[in-house]
Amino acid sequence: MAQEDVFKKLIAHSKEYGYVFQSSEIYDGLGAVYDYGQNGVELKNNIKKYWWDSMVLLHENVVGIDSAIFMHPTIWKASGHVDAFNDPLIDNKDSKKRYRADVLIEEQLAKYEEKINKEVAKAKKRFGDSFDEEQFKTTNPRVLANQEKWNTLHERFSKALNDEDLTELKTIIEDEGIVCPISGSRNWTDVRQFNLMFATEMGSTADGALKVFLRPETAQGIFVNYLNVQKTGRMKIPFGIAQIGKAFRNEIVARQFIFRMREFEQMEMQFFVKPGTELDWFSKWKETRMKWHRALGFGDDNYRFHEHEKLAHYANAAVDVEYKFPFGFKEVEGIHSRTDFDLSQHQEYSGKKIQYYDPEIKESYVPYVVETSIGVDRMFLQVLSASYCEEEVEGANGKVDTRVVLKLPAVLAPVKLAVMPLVKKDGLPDKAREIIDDLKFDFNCQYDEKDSIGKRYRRQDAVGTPFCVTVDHQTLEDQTVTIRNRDTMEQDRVAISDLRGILTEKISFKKLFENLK
RNA sequence: GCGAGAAUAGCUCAGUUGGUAGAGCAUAACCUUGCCAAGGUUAGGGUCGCGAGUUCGAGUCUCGUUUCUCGCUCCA
Repeated sequence: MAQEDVFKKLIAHSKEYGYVFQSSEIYDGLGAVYDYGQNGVELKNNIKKYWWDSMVLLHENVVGIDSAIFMHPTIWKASGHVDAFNDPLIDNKDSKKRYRADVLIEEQLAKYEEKINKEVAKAKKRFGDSFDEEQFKTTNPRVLANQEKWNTLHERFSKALNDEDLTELKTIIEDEGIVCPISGSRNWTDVRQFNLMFATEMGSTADGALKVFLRPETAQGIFVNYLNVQKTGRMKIPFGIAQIGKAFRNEIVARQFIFRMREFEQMEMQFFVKPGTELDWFSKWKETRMKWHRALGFGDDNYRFHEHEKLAHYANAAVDVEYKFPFGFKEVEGIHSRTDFDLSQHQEYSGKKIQYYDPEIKESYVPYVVETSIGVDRMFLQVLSASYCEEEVEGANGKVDTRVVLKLPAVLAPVKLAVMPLVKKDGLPDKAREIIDDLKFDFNCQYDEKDSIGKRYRRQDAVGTPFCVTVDHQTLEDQTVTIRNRDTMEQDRVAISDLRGILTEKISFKKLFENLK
């Protein structure tokens, strides 16, 4: 089966079994926005718990916060998000090259200036010392014509920029007959403002509302709370702050199912260290994070590091953890050494001293930061990709049959246990309900009595339920049931009273965490 | 953003030269069976993605649009 087919099947499976739905589907959907269904939300919550507990519970020097999505607009100036993503862009349809519309128009202005300068230079050469440049410029018809063009264009351009009128920018480019330097054509797309951040207004619009942004990353919420947490938590460097939360990016191109969405969730941990030690911590977190991924048992070879050669302006080291998706190795998590860029920027913009007094060296400094940043949705897709299996099995009638099974790690599975009566009579359903009532506060249980038992097992396989307990006539006599393993399809007969212990042993984060050591 | 393809029931799909919307699976009820899907009977579910146009008549032809997929592009 081709890899792309696996991906298509995965998308269909996600919908069919209540994992992921397209947002606003009955209204034709909303681009690159998805909703999580009844099983999806459970899996997602379990992934978040795995991350949160591994960060906050396993490290005594890591604490969590939950910062608001709205933040003071200046934060995004300090972080560089406002300036870096505010250009009006236009594409040439023939060369497929993208240009900044304002730059194209500025170049056109420069052309007019150049023409004027050429005329002046020519006249200077001709008239020598007696040349009066001012007089020449105000009387020469060719200069005047170009100056007039320049003035008109400059005025239109300035007004369009001030009004943020993108349509006018395109009209200017068309009116001026500006061509693409590569294709030489005038076949332009509309001008678009490439602004990464979603904006909205806070407060009444009547008396000048504040323009606020939906955060494009959760990291800044940690940086601006650095002082609060460090002081109130009496944190000593090195220490980390973890956060799980939604972030929003107005991507021009957002595709590949939930791999790149406009509204997504991040799990980030910013680790504050003494300057000069950041690269040691960087490699330590690199290994720690890789172990976390591999502990799920999806095969060590399916993960790799991808070192960044071109670093962002704030970073002095960066690496991605990549997983082998059906559409190739793709980034799941990023680990970055962000230096003191963010905290220094906030120190400058806020005017507040953001430093740490280190009693060991008796000096104050702005801490350096090592960040681990993972997309919940990407992780979700990674887990689903890794779990989706189609197996050939021999049916009761001897025919070979395909079994679709989600081999989710038991701790992550949305439903842990299905309890079903072998037949829906003779008091077996009551007994099954009794077992569920006893276990439902500890494990997400499901009851099913519809269709043949084999069919019910297959249904649970497709959802990824790791265990099925079946109540039969023997149960009524000796208080035992069969427990079926999703992956091996093998059954054991066990006492009802032992169920809780067996399940706890098999479905425990603790066991997973032991692999992290 | 550019290019290509797709969209009919929850899912997978059929639908003839344009002539009143179909199947299998799934779902629900009842009967039957009972340890690895696909026994019987019955029922519910679709203005064929949306909007125009051509036509006496459009699921079918044309245009636009939305969404998804793939390739390129982009991606602190």
